[in-house]
Amino acid sequence: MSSKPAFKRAEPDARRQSLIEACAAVLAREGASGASVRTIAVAAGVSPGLVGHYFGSVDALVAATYVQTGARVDAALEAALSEAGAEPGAQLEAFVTASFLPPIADPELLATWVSFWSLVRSRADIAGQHDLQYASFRARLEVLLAGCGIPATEQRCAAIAITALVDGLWLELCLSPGSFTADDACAIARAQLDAIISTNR
Amino acid sequence: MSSKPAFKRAEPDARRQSLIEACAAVLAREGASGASVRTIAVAAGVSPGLVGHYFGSVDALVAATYVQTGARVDAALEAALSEAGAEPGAQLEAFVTASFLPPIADPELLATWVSFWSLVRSRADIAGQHDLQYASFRARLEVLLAGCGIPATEQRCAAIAITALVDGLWLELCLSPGSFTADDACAIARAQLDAIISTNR
DNA sequence: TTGCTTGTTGGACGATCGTATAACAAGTGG
DNA sequence: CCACTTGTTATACGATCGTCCAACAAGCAA
Repeated sequence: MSSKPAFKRAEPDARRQSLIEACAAVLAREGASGASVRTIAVAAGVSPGLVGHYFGSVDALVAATYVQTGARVDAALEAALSEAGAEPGAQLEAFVTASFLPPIADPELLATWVSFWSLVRSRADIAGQHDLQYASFRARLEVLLAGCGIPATEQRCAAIAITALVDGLWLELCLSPGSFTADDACAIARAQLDAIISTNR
Repeated sequence: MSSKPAFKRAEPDARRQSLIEACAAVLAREGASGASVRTIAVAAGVSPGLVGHYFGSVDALVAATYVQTGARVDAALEAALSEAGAEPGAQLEAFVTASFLPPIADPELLATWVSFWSLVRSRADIAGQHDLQYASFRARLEVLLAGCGIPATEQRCAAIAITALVDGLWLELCLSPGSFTADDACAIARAQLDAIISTNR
C-alpha cells in the first residue's frame, strides 16, 4: 500500500507564478489589509513559509504581483491595438475601449488594481511602479492622439483627461458594479474620444 | 505648588469630532491598513481606550469618519453651487470645478477619500456609504444637466462620465501629484462640460 | 472642603501579523 | 535500493492588532 505524497514539488517559476496569482486573488477579495502571508499561502494551497522562500517578504510578493498585473494589462492593450488596423482614429478607439472589454474588464482584475492604488501613498516601491504604469499609458495615448491630428499643445491635457475618465470608470465599475455596465463605460469612452477629436478638426 | 492636570475633559461631541479628525489624518498619511486604534489615539493625543468608549470599535470610527467627510464635501459643493448665480451652465460648471478648488482640492482630503475607496469592497458599511455618496452626486449632476438642456435620455450617461472624470482626476491628483495640478484638472473638467453641452445644442 | 459622577487612562487578554529556521520528505542520480 | 539535494512544511518568536475593564482623577455639586 502506497501513501499519497504530502506535497508536490514545482518548478520555481511555476511556483512563483502561482503565488502571484494567489496574491492577486486575495487582494481582489479582501483588499490590501487582508493580504497576509497566511491568507495568500492558503489561497495558493501551500504553506506560509514558501512566500518568504521565493519572495523574501510579503511586500516583495505584492510588488511583484503589481508588476505582473501591469504587464498583463499592457499586453492586452497592445493586443487590442494591433488588431485595430492602420486608421489612427480606430487605433485610439481600440486602445481606450480595450479597458472595458475582456480580458481587462474582469471584476477580479479591477479589484486587484484598486488595491494597488490604495498602497501607492504608503509604499515607495508601489508608488514607483504606479508612476511607471501611469506615465507609460499616458505617453502611449499622446502618440495615438498625435496620429489623430491633435495639436501638440493639447495632447497632454487630452491624455490626462482620457486617463482620468478610464480610471474613474474602472473605479466605479469595481466599487459599485450595479450602477452601470462595462458596455456603458465603453460607450462613454467612445463618446469622449469623438468629442476630443471633433473639437480639434 | 499645583501639579499640571494629567488630562483635560472635553465635551462628548468635541471629543468625538477630534477623534474623527485624527482618524482622517491617519487614513490620509498611512492608508487604511495603518489606521489602528493606537495610531489614531496618538494622533488625537488621547489614550487608545477612548476610541472604544466613544465609537465602540475602530470600524465604527472609520465609518463615522467617512460619513463626516462626505458631509463636508457635500457642504462645499453646495456652497459653490449657491455662489454660482442662476444661469444653468454656470451652475453646472461651478458644481463640477468645485472639486478642484479649495476646500475640496486639499491633498489630505483626497488621500482620505482614496482610503475609503480601498475599503468599499471589504466592508459592507463603507460600501453602503459609498453608494449613497455616489448616487447623490450623480443625481445632483443629472438635475444640473437637465437645466442645461441635456435630453433626458442622455443625462444618465453624461452624469456617469462627469463623475468618472472627476474621480479619475482626484485619484491621479492624489497618487502622483507631480503629473498635473489642480488647475489643470479644473480646466480639463471645464472642457469636458463644454463638449457635453455643445454636443446637445 | 468633601463626595460623587464620569471622562479618561493604561494595561491585560487572545488573536494575528511577518519573519526566521529546524525538521521533513519528494524526486533524482548513483 | 540508497544517499543526497533541496523544495516544502510546521513551528517559534516578538511585535502589533482590537477589545475589554478596573483603577484613577478632573470637575462639579453640596
